[in-house]
Amino acid sequence: MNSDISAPEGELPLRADARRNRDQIINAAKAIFAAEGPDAPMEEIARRAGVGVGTLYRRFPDREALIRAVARDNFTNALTHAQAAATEETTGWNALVRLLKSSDELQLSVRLGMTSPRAWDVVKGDQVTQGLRDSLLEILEGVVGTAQAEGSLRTDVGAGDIAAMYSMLLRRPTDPAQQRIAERALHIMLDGLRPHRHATELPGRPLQVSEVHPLSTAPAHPAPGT
Amino acid sequence: MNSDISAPEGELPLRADARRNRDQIINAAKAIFAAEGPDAPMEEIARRAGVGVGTLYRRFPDREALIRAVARDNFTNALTHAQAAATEETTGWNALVRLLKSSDELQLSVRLGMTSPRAWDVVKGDQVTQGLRDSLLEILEGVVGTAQAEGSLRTDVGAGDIAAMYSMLLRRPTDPAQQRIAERALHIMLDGLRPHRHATELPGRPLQVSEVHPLSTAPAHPAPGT
Amino acid sequence: MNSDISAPEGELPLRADARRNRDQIINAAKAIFAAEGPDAPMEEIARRAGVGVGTLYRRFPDREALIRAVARDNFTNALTHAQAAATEETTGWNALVRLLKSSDELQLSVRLGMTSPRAWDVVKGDQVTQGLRDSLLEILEGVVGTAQAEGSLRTDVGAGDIAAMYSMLLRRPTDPAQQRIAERALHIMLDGLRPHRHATELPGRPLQVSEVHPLSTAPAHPAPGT
Amino acid sequence: MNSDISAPEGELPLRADARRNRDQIINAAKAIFAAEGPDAPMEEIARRAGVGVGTLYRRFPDREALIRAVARDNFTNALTHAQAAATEETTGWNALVRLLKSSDELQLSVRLGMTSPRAWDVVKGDQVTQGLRDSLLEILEGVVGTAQAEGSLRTDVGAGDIAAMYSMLLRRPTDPAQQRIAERALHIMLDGLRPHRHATELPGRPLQVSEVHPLSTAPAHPAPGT
DNA sequence: TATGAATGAGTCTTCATTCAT
DNA sequence: AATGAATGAAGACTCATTCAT
Repeated sequence: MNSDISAPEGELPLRADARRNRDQIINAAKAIFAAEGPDAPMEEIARRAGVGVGTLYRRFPDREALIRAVARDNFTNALTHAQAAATEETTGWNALVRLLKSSDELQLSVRLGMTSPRAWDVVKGDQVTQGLRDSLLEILEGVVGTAQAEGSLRTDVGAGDIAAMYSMLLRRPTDPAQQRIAERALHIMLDGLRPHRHATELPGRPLQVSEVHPLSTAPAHPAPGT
Repeated sequence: MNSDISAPEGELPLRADARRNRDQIINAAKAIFAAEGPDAPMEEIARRAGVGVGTLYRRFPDREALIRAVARDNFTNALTHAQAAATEETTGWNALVRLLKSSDELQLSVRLGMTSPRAWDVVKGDQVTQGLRDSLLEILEGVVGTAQAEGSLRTDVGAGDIAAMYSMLLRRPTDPAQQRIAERALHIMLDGLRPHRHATELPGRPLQVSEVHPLSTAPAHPAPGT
Repeated sequence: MNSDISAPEGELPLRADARRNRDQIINAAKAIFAAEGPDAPMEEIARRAGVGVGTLYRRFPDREALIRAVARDNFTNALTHAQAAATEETTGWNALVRLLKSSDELQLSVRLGMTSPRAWDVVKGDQVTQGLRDSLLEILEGVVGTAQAEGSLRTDVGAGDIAAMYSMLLRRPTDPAQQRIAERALHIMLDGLRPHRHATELPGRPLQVSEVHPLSTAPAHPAPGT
Repeated sequence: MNSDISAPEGELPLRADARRNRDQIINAAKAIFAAEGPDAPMEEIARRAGVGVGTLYRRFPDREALIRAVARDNFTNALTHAQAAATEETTGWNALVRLLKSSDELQLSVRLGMTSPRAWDVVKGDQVTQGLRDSLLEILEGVVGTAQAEGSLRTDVGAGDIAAMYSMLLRRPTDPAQQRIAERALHIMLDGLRPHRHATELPGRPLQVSEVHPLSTAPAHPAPGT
């Protein structure tokens, strides 16, 4: 899961055991961030990873670095999945559906970003993550184009719409009962995306990817003075 | 905003100034929770409310009490809006649309609940909030029934579906640019809800309100051992 | 119990209701000091006394004043008892025994003094309490003299010995001068343990270890409702 | 003083410096608890021990843990002394005298327990301390038996009597069952005051009232810098 | 290099005391 | 005069980060 794509750029590859440590730490961080949010105690993460805090700090100089690493790892995995979907599915619509349904990895990242304004700021400021995001959106754009060319996707929406909607779905629960509920909602949305239904004139113009902010959503950040 | 509905029930009414302070504190908490999450420093909240920390603590014995109070206040307002929608709109569909579009108050509450596992637990454990939620869902159920009777809402969905979907929309951004994006997504969803489109067979049975968990969503709570 | 001897000197006598308030406060303070020590929250004392904190503070400008008042009240009562003992008992020995046995009031005061160095400093610095103490010791001196004249009390001890021993019922001092005093008292007690003295039939049966509670003593834990 | 007997049982031995710190903290706590009671600021204790608060809290998760540790340490030392007394003294009576005279360590513990209801509860609830107490009482029982067999100790008292009396050197209980125990001890002490017993030459001269400090005792008030 | 001990700044919370009603 | 609300300083405790072992 924690492929070398997310390794510190420009660094020589880690020794096998160091690599193992690094991966354990990232996995521990994923689990604990998901459970407690990105402000969870560093020591708890270290404990779960089976290393001392010192080791954690050797690998990730501070919390931000760790958050960044988790985000990169997640986005990398999401990208891998997206590529597979675009490549393997026979129709654009199927690729789109698979994309929307399967990106658990991305889900965690976005949830992470959402969870705390602090984490959000960290991720927002990371070039590498932004690059991964861009690749992801590029793939999405391709899929959307294909689906529309096929006639399977209404043409009054853009990839940005899909990304925005997707980000709204991200708070997808992990417990199975809720999963089923969410699945239905997704179907409804998908139905809404099918062509031929003009009951409503969508407001505004089709959104382009470029019109959607980083990660396709913005966390609640009203100026503190509001 | 902070109507007396959310006042401590059964307690003697607060002195005028105390009441004013209480309201200011809740408003400050709303703003700061939204901006920084429910772990924001108490002192910052007090400062924004224009009172000393001591005053804050006299009114709300601890952070949980404050979170609870904010949640109650928000739900109370959401309920008020919902009642107005159900009463004033002429068609069930219009009431439904208004409900889904306008509940900013509820949005904050759910965002609050989502934001941190801790806050979620607090809200989940509060009977009063649960009661408010139930009333809200009851109203929703009525509106859904009316809309379906009118033929304006597909009959293969239930109020629970709507609640679930709604909760997915909750991460509605506050900044205006994002607002417009979200608006489109909402339209798409609404389209998806219109009758006559059977392109997709929805999985499972129509969800009833009772099948949807508290607040219609579950926060990320994977077993710590995952 | 809270006789006017302990009233603020030089003040005009309080109005009846104010007097009642004052007494209630002192009694509440006694109970709570005994249960929680002299650092108990002022508000708790006020609540127990059935008044607001404001009232408490009107009567006793700060905690020290309250401690002082309690100490005076206790010493006053002890003095009353001592006078009664000296007057009513037919022999010096009996008076002495009664004195040592009955001074519960004094015990509270001393316990109070012991309980926290802070309280001790307060009491030590109070002239009125010192005066009461002196009167008490004077009475003790008289009783001791009488008992010795009777031949019922060994003549190689003085009233100071008795006082010291009495105080040892409470705690052993750390400073060397006091140590020597305590040593004498200990010798006397040891004498009391030597065989062949059956002047007194000990009440009850010999105690076994198992009959003695944890740490051989029980802390002041009167039910909070006392 | 802080022998490893009082080290956290079952834990891996502390690193040398950690061990040193631990001991320093306990010693500082002893001194400061004695001087200010068990509610003294943790930071003051840390400062006196020459460590940061963080270190104190790493070693003792909260105040209760520290109180417990001090109590255990004191009881352990008391036990050591008692064992030495029982072993090294040639007569039971001498052992008893030495026991009663030398248990300064125990005194602190009991004073600690007495001082604040809170501390008392902590100590009472600690199994380890209770175990140490039991060993202590067992030794006392042996010594008492020996002394009685020698004919040097009246046979109508038990080890429980001695323990009770000893504890009375500290404070008189309020509950009626304990009262009766105390009564016996008081009788014994009174016996010790009866004339005609010259077994012991009292040290020093008869004390006059003027030689006894305010309230006949002084609280532990070593200069904070001691 | 890995570990876990030490530090101290940051927060929460309590409570004595003051003051408006 | 009585009440209870407001204040803020004091102290407990947590945890990110640094550093000795």
